Amino acid sequence: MLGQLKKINSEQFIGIMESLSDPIRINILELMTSGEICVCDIVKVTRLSQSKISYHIKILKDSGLISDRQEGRWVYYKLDLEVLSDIKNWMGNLIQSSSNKRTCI
Amino acid sequence: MLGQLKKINSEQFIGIMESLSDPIRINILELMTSGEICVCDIVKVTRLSQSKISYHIKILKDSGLISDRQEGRWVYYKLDLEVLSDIKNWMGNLIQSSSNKRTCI
DNA sequence: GAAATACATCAAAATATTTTGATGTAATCA
DNA sequence: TGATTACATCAAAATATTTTGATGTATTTC
Repeated sequence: MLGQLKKINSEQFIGIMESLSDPIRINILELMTSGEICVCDIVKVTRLSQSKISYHIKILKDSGLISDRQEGRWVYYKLDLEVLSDIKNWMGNLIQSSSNKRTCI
Repeated sequence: MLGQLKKINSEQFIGIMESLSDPIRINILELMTSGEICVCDIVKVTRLSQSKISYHIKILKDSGLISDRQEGRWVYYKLDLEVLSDIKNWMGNLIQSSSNKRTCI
């Protein structure tokens, strides 16, 4: 099941699931669908403290869901679409293998 | 983003993500891809304590990811494929809206 | 080079989750 | 009816996560 993932292994998978288990982090991810975003902009939009945002960003980055790029004083973060795709596929596999074996009522 | 889900709302979405954030619970879900399974069989396969399994099952059930059915002394649990599908679609939407707005390097 | 900005990190406190072992409940079996 | 089985629930302890405010490190600007 987890073995079918291309970019991540099962240990990383759990880490990613953990990183998705917080509303603040989901919120940050959704902000990143608009493209790259720097920490200070996330702070402005969410109105949360900078250290809190940095803490959550670190969890997202450590899980592999986002990547960073420094430009001068700013650090821009963006979603890793391949990793996200792996997670989506895992859901798909779970659904598929489950559908196959489901007996009729 | 979360508004595009059919069966669950954004609050439930967070609950589901939280319910996925534990290796034991991922393990239980994977066991359920083989179809319905009762608590005692999960206990046998995982070799974890019954109260521990019940605890994790409750979290999965409260999130809406699994449903139950009693038959005599046994309670059988199974995946809710519609809910899983919603989660998968959310991933898909995150990827899509992100791809659209991504500027070329 | 001093001040300002963007961000990371740290340690302590606050809070939340998980584990454990015991007990409770309901169904079945002898 | 009494014993057994399957499962849920509980309270306390153990453990993990999150928040907070302070401090540290680059980078830029003046």
